[in-house]
Amino acid sequence: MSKPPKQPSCEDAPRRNDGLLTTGDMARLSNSTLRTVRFYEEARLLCPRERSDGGHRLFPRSELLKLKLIGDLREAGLSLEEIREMLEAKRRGPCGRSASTALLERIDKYVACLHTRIELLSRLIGELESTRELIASCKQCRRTDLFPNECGECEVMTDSKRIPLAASVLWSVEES
Amino acid sequence: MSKPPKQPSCEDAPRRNDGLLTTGDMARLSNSTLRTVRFYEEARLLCPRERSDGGHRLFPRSELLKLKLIGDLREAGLSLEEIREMLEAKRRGPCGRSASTALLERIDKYVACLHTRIELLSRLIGELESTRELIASCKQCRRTDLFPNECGECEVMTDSKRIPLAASVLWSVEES
DNA sequence: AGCACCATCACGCAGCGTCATCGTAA
DNA sequence: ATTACGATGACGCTGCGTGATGGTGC
Repeated sequence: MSKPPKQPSCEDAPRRNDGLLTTGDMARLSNSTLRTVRFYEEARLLCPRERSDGGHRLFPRSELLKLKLIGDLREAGLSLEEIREMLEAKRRGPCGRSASTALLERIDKYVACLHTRIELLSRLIGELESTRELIASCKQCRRTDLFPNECGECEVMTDSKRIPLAASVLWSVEES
Repeated sequence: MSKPPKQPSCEDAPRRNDGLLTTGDMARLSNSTLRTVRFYEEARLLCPRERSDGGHRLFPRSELLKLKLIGDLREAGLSLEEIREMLEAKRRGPCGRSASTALLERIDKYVACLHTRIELLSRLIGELESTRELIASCKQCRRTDLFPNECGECEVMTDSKRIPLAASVLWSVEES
């Protein structure tokens, strides 16, 4: 949550002459960090094609795509374990048919989860917006007698048919 | 992600005769855990109205509502710190007007974040579903010559105009 | 007196952030 | 030789899960 607008990573490729990507390239082009790239390697999610003579990691292009996908899936709420299972689904199948079936099952499962999450987020947005509407009228509050603790008894609240959860928690403040 | 369908928590209130709720009541009625309730208290998000003679926490009803809201906001991706700020927004305002304004600002901010998240999730769903479509045809795969590593050269992939990121990472597997 | 419930440590885990120190790349 | 960049620890943080051990409620 609350991501500052970073956009220093342009889509083009600051690549070396051999076309391989350094850890820093991976981080910048995927909008992640050095630490994350190394952590994912340790977790066996990424794998550098080779190391330079000095020990620097060198990744092929395909690993950058993988890293981007991992980022998206993480933002969507999948754990690294769940992501790993998707990534490994193909090679665990003995043939195209079974591998495809296995992968499709996982995809379907997570698509369903994502839909559920969207529903939850939508509900929450609704809650917050109706709370917003209610409390907006308090910008002109004149009931200095009620303000901090008895707002629940103000007409603003009592006149409302349905008080959203967020409003009663964030504003009403009736301790009992 | 991947939540098993728990539904042992009925909406009614297994309440004591004094109407206060134990830690266990809080956990069950909010679909969380004892540990979480205690953790939130330690983090100054929840506060038991009192303790029994034996040291058991006793919460008022309002704390249960708060706990439920916290749960929703957590599932939506807010950090406890961000949640705390919302919860404290009201009492930090000297009067109704300023408190209202401050809270509305935060609400607007998070509503915007939630919209962003929904867009990301929607995009991902689109990616996964078009990947699904592509790979579905591999259920009848006969190219045993290509299968594990050269799927990228199969007609299934080469005939497709646009290959989604997820498909190229999860299926094509071209290492270079 | 019995049994479910609760409290208090204490350790563990995921998923990184953040130094500090030192070697590499061009 | 300079300057930016990368490698390798190691410790820290959030948000809890998971016991272990012992007291409480009824």
